[in-house]
Amino acid sequence: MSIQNIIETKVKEGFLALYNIEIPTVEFQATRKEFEGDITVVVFPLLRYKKGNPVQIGEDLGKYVLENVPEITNYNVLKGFLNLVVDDSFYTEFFNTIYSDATYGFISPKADDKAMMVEYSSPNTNKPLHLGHVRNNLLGYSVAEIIKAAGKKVYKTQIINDRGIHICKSMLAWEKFGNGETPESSHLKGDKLVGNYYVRFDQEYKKEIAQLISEGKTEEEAKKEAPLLLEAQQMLLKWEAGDAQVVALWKKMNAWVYAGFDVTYKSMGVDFDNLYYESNTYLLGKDVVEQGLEKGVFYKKEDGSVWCDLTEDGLDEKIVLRSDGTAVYMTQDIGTAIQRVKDYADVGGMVYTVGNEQDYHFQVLFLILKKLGFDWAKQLHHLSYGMVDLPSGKMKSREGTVVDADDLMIEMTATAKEISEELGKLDGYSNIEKNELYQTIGLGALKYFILKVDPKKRILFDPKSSVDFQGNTGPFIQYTYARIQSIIRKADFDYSQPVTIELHEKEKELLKQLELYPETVQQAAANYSPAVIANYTYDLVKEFNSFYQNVHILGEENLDKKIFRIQLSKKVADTIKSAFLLLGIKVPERM
RNA sequence: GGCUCCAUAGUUCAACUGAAUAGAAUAUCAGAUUUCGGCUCUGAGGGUUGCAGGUUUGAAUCCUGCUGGAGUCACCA
Repeated sequence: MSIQNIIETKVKEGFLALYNIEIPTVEFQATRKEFEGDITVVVFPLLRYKKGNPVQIGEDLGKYVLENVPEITNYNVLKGFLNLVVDDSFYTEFFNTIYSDATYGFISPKADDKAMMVEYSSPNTNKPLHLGHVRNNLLGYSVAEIIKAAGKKVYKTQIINDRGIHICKSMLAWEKFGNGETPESSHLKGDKLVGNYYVRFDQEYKKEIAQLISEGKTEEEAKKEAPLLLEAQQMLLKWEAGDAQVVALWKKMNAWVYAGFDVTYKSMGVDFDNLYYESNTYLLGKDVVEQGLEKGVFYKKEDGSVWCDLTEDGLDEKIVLRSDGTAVYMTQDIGTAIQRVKDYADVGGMVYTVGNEQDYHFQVLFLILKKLGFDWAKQLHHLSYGMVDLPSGKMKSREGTVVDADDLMIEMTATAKEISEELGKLDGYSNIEKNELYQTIGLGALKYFILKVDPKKRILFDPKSSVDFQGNTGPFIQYTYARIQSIIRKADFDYSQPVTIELHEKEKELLKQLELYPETVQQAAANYSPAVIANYTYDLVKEFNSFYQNVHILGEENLDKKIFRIQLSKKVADTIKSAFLLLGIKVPERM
């Protein structure tokens, strides 16, 4: 039981004993460093239940807690803050219980608990992944890991946007201008190759438009009548009709793209439990629309289109089926959600990692699913995140102003290499090991840079100044981890037995920080925020560095203290590793 | 125009969801270290939390109105 829980119980008890009043909760905060004490009860909120002088109430409670909680050795009251001093023995005992707990901070799911499905990435198959996808992937992966650690079973999934006119564009361009080029013949990653033809289509299309305009057409006419576009539309019709040749081409080019994506996902370190393809799901949802009509959730207009009236909920009317009976984006998403619950019966909720430009779409989707009466519809969350901007402005793939995901990772790795070589701590490492390390550091910098920011906020990414490796960064934290490992390697004696010592001030601070880990994981999960984990880890590392600067570890003469400091360092390292895994960041043994 | 989100040291980010003097990093300046990894540590300067009201014992946080930025309001996805 945490010290906070113990005190909370006693404060409630004390309040009842002193004033004969029951209070539902007690508010805590860590005691500020300039005051004496370890944990602070905020008295102000209690004034709601018992009018009076906060200082007096604080004194009364302090006295009660001191007398009734053996772990508390002293207290003081400042304004409305009751600062309590916790005895060293509580912290050393606490440490001994967590020291060899490999899953400290994590909760395992119970057998009958509902699972969460986390969707992320969900790319188009006509262009390579870029910086925006990087943020999406890192967020989605990390939130999935965090939810898992907080005690829920998780399925990671994505929906691949593999159909539609935009796919036909790159197919058509390849057919017309490709001369049979393949990833093998061009030595290009498949997604890059296909992406090139998507760009090529746009170029040729623009030429045709210019030609038509010079022949006297208006711009609008030209855009609609350009032969390339007509051909692409024709191709889509053929695809939908199942034309063997078109489908074969589609399969071939998509396979190239998937092979390319796999490489990118692998170097990014993300994975999926299951994939959904839009070509399989775009027809789903129609039956549901029928049922919705019967239930009166939807209604039909004269032209045959089907709508959902959300004006009572402060939203607009939303179309769910076209007048020609075909499905729209919304229909598909309704269908896919239901399909997922069918596929995984234990799913009790979903998280959609999608950019904030789709806030409205998900608001509507969730509302419709609720109206349709699915009980899991209450547990849907749109993990909405801000765009990643460049100093030059927005990224636009057709204009070539994107930061490519592969290029970015290569660049980060190269920077990590430069810096590591200067440090020269890698004697005895093979080239393979070195390259692995550079990747660990480079990606660590990138991931931490992106994940430490609140998902809602926009990120300005300057590729020139790249990402810092000092200060509040991934490599700074990795460095601390590696340094602890170095100490542990040098401690060549048995330090496994628990010891009881009088704590140094810095040791106590570190223990307090360690004690916060489990609730930090819970908080991160509740807020779908890897940033909470990132900030916690940084605070832990700063606390350790301060400890490291102030005391000797291996040089300590008292054997018990020396043992304790090694154990403490090890536990800090374990916790760094554990927290960084939640962010999808690896930690190196040396760097 | 309606709705949604954002605005905090020069810059990049925090602030436990309403609490003590709004904290870190970075950059600048000044220091520490015969020591376990000098990518470490200590200190200084730097703020009217976009503006104006309101609620509250207490507001960066909640409410109202402005200003600025972004997004969205498709029988596109």
